[in-house]
Amino acid sequence: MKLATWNVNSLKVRLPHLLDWLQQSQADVVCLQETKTEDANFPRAEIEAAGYQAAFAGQKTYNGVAILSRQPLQDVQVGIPGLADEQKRVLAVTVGTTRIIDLYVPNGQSVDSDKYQYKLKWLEALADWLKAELAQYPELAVLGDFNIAPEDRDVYDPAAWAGQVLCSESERAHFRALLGLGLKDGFRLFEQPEKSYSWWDYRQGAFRRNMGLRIDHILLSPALARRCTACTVDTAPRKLERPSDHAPVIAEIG
DNA sequence: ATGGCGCGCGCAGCGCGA
Repeated sequence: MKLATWNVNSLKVRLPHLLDWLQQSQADVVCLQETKTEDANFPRAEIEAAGYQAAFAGQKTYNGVAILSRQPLQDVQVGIPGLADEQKRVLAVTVGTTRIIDLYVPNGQSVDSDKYQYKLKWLEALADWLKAELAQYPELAVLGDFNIAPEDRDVYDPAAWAGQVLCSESERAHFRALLGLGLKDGFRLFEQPEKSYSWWDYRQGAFRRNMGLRIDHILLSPALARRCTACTVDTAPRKLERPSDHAPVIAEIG
């Protein structure tokens, strides 16, 4: 089973890339973020024609998450229980015996911003919820745009980014707290090339110069981590015309 | 030097992302 996450930065604009990539990757479950598409406009027919069922929670202009699956989706849940949040950032479904959670963690803008405080509160609520989810679902996968580079090796220029949003100690502590629940960072289960990233700024030729951050992650419960045979970033879509600024991350579960 | 790019919205130029 192949599980993937991809921040598409507008599903409408990226739909041709997504359809090509579904065909190429043969992913079984794909978590999307920043669909920026209201549910009434979700491209259900195109997704179904590609062989996928979809669950989605979108809004106009900002945010929006969707989960595509070749197998039937069940028990769809939107948002973090108990967290009042109008922003569509969380979607959970069950596929077979696996619980899939799709996250678009708040960006935070900058460490002195109100949005950063919202991000930290949000991450606190997330950890509480995931603890309960782990107790309920031994086969749990949490995929998405975490907007956190967990370690310096996930940053092209750690000195320049030190203490900045996406790399701050508080954000990293929240990420480590998720690992503390027993979740494994799928990417780090394996030896990886140095300077592996999942996001590159559109400006300054950042992708060409590999000035990136690894902020898109696949976290796996112990039972799934044991069965995980690979986890990679697929940079091919980032090389296309009019790409998303994020690349897909994909994990294979045996 | 606070910008560079790309998106949505909506028809000019701004807010936002990371």
